[in-house]
This record gives sequence, C-alpha cells and structure tokens, in this order.
Amino acid sequence: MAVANAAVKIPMEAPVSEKRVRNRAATEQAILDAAKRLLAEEGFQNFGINAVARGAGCDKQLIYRYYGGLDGLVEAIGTDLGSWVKDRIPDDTGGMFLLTYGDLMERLALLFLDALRADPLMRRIVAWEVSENSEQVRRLSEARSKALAGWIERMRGSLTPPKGIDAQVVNAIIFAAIQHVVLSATVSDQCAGLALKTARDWEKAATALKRIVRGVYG
Amino acid sequence: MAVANAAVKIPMEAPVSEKRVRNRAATEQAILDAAKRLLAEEGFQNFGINAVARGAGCDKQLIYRYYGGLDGLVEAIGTDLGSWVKDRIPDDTGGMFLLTYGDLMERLALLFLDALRADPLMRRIVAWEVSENSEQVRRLSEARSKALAGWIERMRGSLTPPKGIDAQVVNAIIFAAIQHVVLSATVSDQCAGLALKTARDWEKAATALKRIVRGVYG
DNA sequence: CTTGCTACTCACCGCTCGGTGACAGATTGG
DNA sequence: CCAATCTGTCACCGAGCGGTGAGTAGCAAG
Repeated sequence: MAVANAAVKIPMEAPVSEKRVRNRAATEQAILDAAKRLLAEEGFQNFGINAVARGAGCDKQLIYRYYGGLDGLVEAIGTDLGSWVKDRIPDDTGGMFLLTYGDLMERLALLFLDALRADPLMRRIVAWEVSENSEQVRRLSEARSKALAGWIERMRGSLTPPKGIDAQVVNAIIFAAIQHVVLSATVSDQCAGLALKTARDWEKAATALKRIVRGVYG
Repeated sequence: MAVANAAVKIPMEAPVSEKRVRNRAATEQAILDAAKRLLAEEGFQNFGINAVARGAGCDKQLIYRYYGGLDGLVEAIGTDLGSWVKDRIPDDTGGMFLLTYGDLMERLALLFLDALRADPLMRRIVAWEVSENSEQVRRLSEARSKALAGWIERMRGSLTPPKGIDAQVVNAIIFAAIQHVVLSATVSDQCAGLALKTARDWEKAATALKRIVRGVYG
C-alpha cells in the first residue's frame, strides 16, 4: 500500500457533505449553535445530549469533553445570552422624547413585546422557566433576567416612577403579562380566548397594553 | 393438596398492601386520580403511561383498555376539570356589592390569583399550555378556558365594561399576567426579579394588581 | 364441576435516552 | 524517526419509555 499516502493526499473530498475539519474552536461553536437552534426550534422537551450532537453533526462525546455535559452547555448558552439580547432589543428610544415614566414604560413594554415575539430562543427559555426548576434552568433564567434588568436600567436613564406606586411590583406584573401573552400566542395563536394571529390582533393587544400602562402611570 | 381450598378461603389477606379488589369502576377512578395527582405533583415532564400505572398501582394495560391510552386519559381529566373548577373558585361575590365593572374585575382578578395559587393541577396545565402544542394539551386547555369563561360569565351578571375600552383584550392580558406571576413564583419564588415568597410579598403583588385593574377600569 | 366472561398481570418488543471506554487519524515536539 | 497529544468516531451499556399479545385469577350462570 505504498500509494496510500498519495491517495490520502488527493482523496475524493466531501463525497456528500464537506469533510469535517479538525478544529476544536469551530466544533465548539457548532455545538453551541446547534444547541441554541434546537432549543429555539424544538423547545426544551426533546432537548438532550443526543439531539444536540445530532444537530451539530458530531459525536456526543465531544459535548462531554468540551462542555462537561449538558449542564455546561446550557451554562454556555446562558453566558451567550447577554450579547444575544443586545443584538435583538434596541437600546435607544427610537428618536422619541421620553418625558415621563409612563412614556418610558409604555415604550419598554412595546419593545419587549416585539422583541420576545421575534426571538424564539428567548420564548423557549421563558417557557422553560415556568415549567421546571432545575439547575440548568436556574442558570439560564438568571442570565436572562440579568440581561433584561440591565437593558431596562440603561433605558430608564434618570426617569423615576411616580410617588406612591410600587413600580417594581407593577412592572414585574406587566412584564409577566407580556411574557405570558407571547408564549400563549406562540403555542396556540390565542390567549385566554383572545385570538392573537393577525397583525390586527396584535395591534389590539398592543393598544390594550398601552392602556394598562397608562392607566397605572398616567 | 386437599387443604388448598381452605387455605384460599381464609388467606393471609393483604400481606403488605390491601388486596386489589376486582372492580372496574374503582380501578378507573384510581387511574384517573393517580393521573391528576401525578400531573399536579410532578408536572407534565415525567407524565406517561408507565408513571400513571405505577401511581395507580395497576398494570398500564388497563389504561389502554379503559381510556384508550394516555390521550383518552388526559381527555378524561379535561372532562373532570369543569367540576374541579367549581369546587375551587367561589361563585358568589363574598358579600360584596359589585357596583361597577372595575369592582367586578378587581374581585375576579384577586379570586383567580388565589385559586391558581391554591391549585397545583391547574398550574401544571397552564404551564403545559405554554410549553407544548399537542392534541392532549389542546383538549385540556380548551376544557380549562371553557370552565374559566363560564365562571367569569356567571360572576359578571349584568355589569358591562366602560365604553371605549376593549375589555376582552384588556382582561386577557390581566389574566395572562396573573397566570405568569403565579407560575413563575411556583417554580422559583420570584418573578422578573420580584420576590414572591412570603405573605407580605403576595400582598404587595395583589395591591399592584388592584392598582393596574383600577387604572384601566377606574 | 364446567364453561364463559371479565378484571387484571406478565413478559416481551423495539426504541431512545444519557453515559463511558476503547480506538483511529491528524498534528506537533523531541 | 518515534512518541505524545489532540480531535473525532464508534460500539456498547443499563435503564426507561410506549405499546402489545398471551396468559392468569376471580366470579356467575348453566
């Protein structure tokens, strides 16, 4: 087999899919991407070592080696989440002048609504958060809420809530409402009997949301 | 072995657990109860034929025979749900005079909040609803929302929402908020960074909720 | 007692899961 | 050149899953 070397040097490369390159960094990234994609598209139900490995096109052993298992991988997703959020939720006021706390909260609520609607991964994580209480989920949840809190703080600027209102609690409830509405709509195109399918439906929801925010903050 | 018959007639009954009686109705009920209990306590994650059969102390084959499988069993739970709700959410106004639509919605919101906090099965179903879109879940969800809508309609009486407000949409958002807050608190004792552990925490949440409702409906 | 019917159990199937140990090919350093 | 190391693959394990076909125990009528 003296010709073996030559044959290896010019093999019929990539008979069907391009040959896997030996590159740890790229493989790690491929695994991370596959995990995020899987979580976003399939949800946490069928999320596991085997599925991720299949999605990344590599052996699951590498997930154990590079991330120490599913937990480590999920943690890596969490770490990734901060930048993820930054890319997806605008950080300016869209040219608006936010004169009052009510202006601010209305804008934040609508921005958050749109951002969540547009981001499947975030939606899955939120759904996961209210369905399971594992270490995995806790880490993800923490990363998410931290990113969210940071965003709100940045947007808030120097505006302060009106006296006599426990804004932290009110805001938590409003954001909870947004999350549940979006989750419910994603799964079943409706929420509590309210259709949430067409753009028109969502406009009505946004209007009602504005009304609620304005009702509290004026 | 002539004594065999005598031995059978007076056997050491129930050596450890009482002997299973041959009673189809009772077994069906045991299966249904086990399913509800399992769903309430463990959630939908590990909910399956084997787990239910184990919980009911019978063979899974009986679940196929009596309910036609998990789907039929879940449907039976859904059917059960109407009466379940009636037992758990009060149907009167608690001696209050509800003069305005705002009065009504405030009371409904608080009642719903408490009822959901007190009912693990309902919470699991709600969590399931926002996590998966299967036929099973759709059936359960439908039964739940029907029961809920019926309750609201009964409580509403002749009160009508103020003009110029799309009450259906606003109410859907408010109920969504309640559901998400309760789910989140159940899993992690907090929601969007807001602690929801002590009675004091919940009082604050209830106050904020009232403020939101009153903000919209006056 | 025999014969059916019903309630119920058991053993087994194929499959996927998470997890591990052994191994092959490429790369690098001596 | 060999040897060590790194990257990636493969075969296999035990366990649990949903699902099924065959068989057993109790009861009632003849």
